[in-house]
Amino acid sequence: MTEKRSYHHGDLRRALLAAAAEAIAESGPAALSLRDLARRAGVSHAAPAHHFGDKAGLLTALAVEGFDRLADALNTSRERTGSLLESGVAYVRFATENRAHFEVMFQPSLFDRDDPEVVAAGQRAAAALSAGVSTLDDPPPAEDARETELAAWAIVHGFATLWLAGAFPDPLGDDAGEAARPVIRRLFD
Amino acid sequence: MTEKRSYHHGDLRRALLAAAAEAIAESGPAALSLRDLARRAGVSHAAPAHHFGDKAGLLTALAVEGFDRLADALNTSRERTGSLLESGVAYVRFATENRAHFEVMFQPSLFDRDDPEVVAAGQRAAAALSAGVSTLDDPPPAEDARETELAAWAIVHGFATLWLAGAFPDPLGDDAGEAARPVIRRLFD
DNA sequence: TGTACATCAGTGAACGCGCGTTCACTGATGTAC
DNA sequence: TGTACATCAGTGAACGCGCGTTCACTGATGTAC
Repeated sequence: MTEKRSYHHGDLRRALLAAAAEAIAESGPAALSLRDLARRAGVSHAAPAHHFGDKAGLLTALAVEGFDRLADALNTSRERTGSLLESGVAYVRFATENRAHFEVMFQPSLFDRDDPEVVAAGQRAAAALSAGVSTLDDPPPAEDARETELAAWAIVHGFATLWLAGAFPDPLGDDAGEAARPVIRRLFD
Repeated sequence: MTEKRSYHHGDLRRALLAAAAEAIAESGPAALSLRDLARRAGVSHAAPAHHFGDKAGLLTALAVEGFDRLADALNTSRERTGSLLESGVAYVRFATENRAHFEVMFQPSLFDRDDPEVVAAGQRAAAALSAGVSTLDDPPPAEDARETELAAWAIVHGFATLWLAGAFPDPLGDDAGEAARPVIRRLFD
């Protein structure tokens, strides 16, 4: 990591986002400071403002990245397995492997939820979720599809949140996705 | 509210906890400052330290209060209805009606999770949750009880969290508990 | 190929702010005799 | 009933800290001619 740094960083925007994810994973989104990010990225404390304006701007960018990644994870899982159960496992896995993004995405007071990019990425993720329900062997009648969808979303979101909070008693193993599978399966029996 | 204030507040501890719940509901637990609480309670900025030491001490007390209330809500619901579904509704209702407590309880980095009172209150709440599963008409065999319990916990916790985050598209109504009932029911069909 | 100029990314000093913490203090309350 | 004293709750001034924001600046890069 002793690579030569010219006056221009070259990829400061990306570096700041990565530093932000790291800092948030350590101390939560609210403790984030632009000065700390500048320090982590090795630039002057005023540099982040050039790219993001303020903290909300930075977290907005992080939320966009998060919704994009979630949509990708859900779509990939569905295409590969055609199983809503496995999409649920992918959701839990996304949350634990992208903890910082996940925390920001579901605390909309932290960022600008009306930002066009956020709206678009959020819709992609929501569509990926809905698409999963139609893959059920025994798809619910149209008027129940919504509740089935909410139930599926709630159970995986709840599992992920409780896991991240450390709320489960110890011996559930290291892999949140695997631990979630038998639990999610309860919903589809 | 123009009641005469003597030099001694009289019930400052309780007043500070109430002010904390209010402030957290407005801006989240991380933005909480002891000086702000003192202002809200109408005392000098150094007064809160007398009762709680520091912010973690205050949030520990809030977590204890939260777990106690949750255990009470779950037990009351079970005694009255004998229905796990209704206990789930009570869980969601607790979360939305005690938003600040709920947020703190499931962010254990904010308080001292080894505090004896926290441990005791947390165990009361966990026991109330477990007891609910045994009320099912068709209780699962012992080796599956755990997964059923986790599934029930996850679905109500997830629903509550998503509701509080404002993640659901608009038209789910005003009452989180009522909105949750048909969704939770999916788990028990 | 060379020069001039515009644009952009990042710098560093300065500022004001709210915070937590400390500490000597003061007013109120309770208890011993 | 009265006095003395201990204890406790809350005060207010002082401090140092990290933060966000502003602003004139400088180094690097790209483009026009």
